[in-house]
Parts: sequence; C-alpha cells; structure tokens
Amino acid sequence: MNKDIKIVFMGTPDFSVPVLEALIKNYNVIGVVTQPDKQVGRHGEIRMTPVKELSLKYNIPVIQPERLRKESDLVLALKPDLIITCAYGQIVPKEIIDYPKYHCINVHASLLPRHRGGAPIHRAIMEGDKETGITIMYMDYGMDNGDIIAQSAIPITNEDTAETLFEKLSQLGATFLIETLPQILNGNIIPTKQIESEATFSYNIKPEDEIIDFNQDAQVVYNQIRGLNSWPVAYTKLNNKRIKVWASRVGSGNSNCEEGTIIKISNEGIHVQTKNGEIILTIIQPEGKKKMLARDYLNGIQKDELIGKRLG
RNA sequence: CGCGGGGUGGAGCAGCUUGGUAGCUCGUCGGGCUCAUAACCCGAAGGUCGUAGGUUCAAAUCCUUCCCCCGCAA
Repeated sequence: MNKDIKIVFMGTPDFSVPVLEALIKNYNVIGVVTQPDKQVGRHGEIRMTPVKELSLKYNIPVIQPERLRKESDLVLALKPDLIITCAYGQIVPKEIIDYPKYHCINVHASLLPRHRGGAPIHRAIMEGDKETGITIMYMDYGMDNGDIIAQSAIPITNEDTAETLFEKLSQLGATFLIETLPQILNGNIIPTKQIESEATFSYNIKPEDEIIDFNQDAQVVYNQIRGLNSWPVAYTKLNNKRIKVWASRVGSGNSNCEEGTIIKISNEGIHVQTKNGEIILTIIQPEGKKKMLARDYLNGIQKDELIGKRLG
C-alpha cells in the first residue's frame, strides 16, 4: 500500500467510522478533522464525535474547528497529499480543496447527482427510491457537485429503514473506497461530470419532516416512518401527546373515515386511515415511555376509547 | 441547578388525592370446547409495589434521601 501518501480524513458521525477505519488500516492517515464536541442528552454531557473516538483509539491527531472556513490553516499545516471527506458536516473552503496534490475526495451516500446534500439516506427511503449507493467523487466548490470518480449501487428493499441502509452504505463506502483508491492514485480513472439537470437535493431533516402526514398514500406514510427510523423517528400526536412511530405496515383494510382516524385495533397494532387505505402502526413510543409493541401499549389502555380518535 | 413524564408478577397499565385483604388487559403453564385456531370457556403459577430512611397500630399509598428509564428543549 501507498504509505507515503499523507492523508487527512474529515468526517463526523457513525457513518464515517468504517470508512476512516478502513483508511487507517490501509493508508497513512496523518490527521483527522471532525466537528467540535458538543453537549448532548438530558444532562448536558459533552460527547465527542464517533470519528474522534476512533481517531483517539489509533492515536491520530484530531482537529475540531468551530468554523473550518476561518481555521483552514490548521488543516493546511498538516501538508496533506490527499484529503478524504465523508459526512463531515461543514463546507470545505476553497483553499483546502485546492491544496492537496491528489485533491479532495468525497464519499457520498447516494448515486449522485441524485440526493446531493446532508440527508441522502433518509430521503432516498422517504421518496421511495428503489436503489441508492455510494458515489466517490472529487470535491468541487459547490455542494456535492464535483466530478464523479466511481459509483456502486445497492437496492433499497421495502423493509429497509434508514438504520439498515446506513449500515449497508457505510460498509460499502469503506470497502468501495479502498477498492477504488489505488486506481485513483494511479490516475487510471477518468472522472465524469455530473448531469446538472438530474441533480436533486436532500436537505437535512427538519422538525416538520418528522410529523406523520396521514393525508398521503399508505406507502408514502410507510416510507416516511421507515425513512426516519432509527433517527430521528417519525411521530404523530394522540390526545395532544407525542407518539413516536418506530415501525408500521401497510394494511389491506380501508374505511371512509377522515385521514388520521384510528379505524381499528388488532393484535398487530393500531390501524389508521390514510388517503388510500390503512397503515398499521406496530411499534410506538408514547411520550415519556420506552418504545413498545403497539400491542403492548393497547394492553394498558381502554381500547374502545381509541377507535374513532384522530391522530395528528 | 433548562422543562416534563415514569419506575407495581414476564409485557403494558390501574390503584396513590381520601393510608387498612395486589386489580385490569395480555403472556406463560394445566385442563376443556372445536375438524381446527392466534377464537372461546375453566383453572393455576408468578409481585418484600426501584433504593434507603422517617411518620403511623398499619405505607404501593404520606414525608425525605439516593439510583435508574424516558419525552421535550439545546
């Protein structure tokens, strides 16, 4: 392996970890850039990013600029020959992109130019895509718009959730990068431009994206629920209290009730009317409770009072 | 000291205000009905009510300590 090429890795969440680990094992990673540690949880503990944790384990120096734009010299001081980014979370400034001899390479979790942006995995499922994949590309100054080096596609099954797809893609990202990197370094690959007219953006999940809209087809509701599992999890409201919905199934029942109405309860869960049929909520989490089978939830309440109620 | 909900047999809950035989819906086990069943009927096992202390003749219930789980906000 090419141990004399000095690589700087930039990444932040769990998704980036397998990619970084693969790099560390095969190449010479001289530094890691990740987001600053931040307060998290109820007690305001400070937690380091998953990428930082891994870096410390391998004794690799970590840089955590608050604003990379203003602290880019910290990165340049490492004199990287190659920079690899993967879900870093900040815009990489021009002076960094232009610096390394072997350029900046980004590992992105979609088949670009589809799903540029910060939430490609969630949105691929929410939009009902049948396939997605990993794109390895040269970074340019815009958002995920650089030239494509290589792509690897995988199917999205109807049972995939954001979590299962995250897992698959982050493993694929790692192996595919290691597989592709030698050819990149040898100059054996001719990058291709992205077709701008086919570009779509997958913005980060906004709070309102988490609210279940029953006024859509059951499959769309289903896609939303699995697309937000296991983070941040879709929710609706019952009696003005939040209920997260972790899992659901498109049922075969139907009624002429208004969308969002609970039309039936069964061993399987809570049947709710959508625009074109029912969705069965199977795993839920009422405010203040742990997540549980809808069936268990139903054991603890007066079932009759639920039928006919509206969610949302 | 950011706001709030909660810890009761294996699961989900009620009971706590107005202290005094442990309740409900499931699950499990046994039996019955049935061609059959996740359905129905009968029966059984299983809980020192998160922890420590206090008040009381008596505490799941009232007071205090601590531990743990969770929702929101950041």
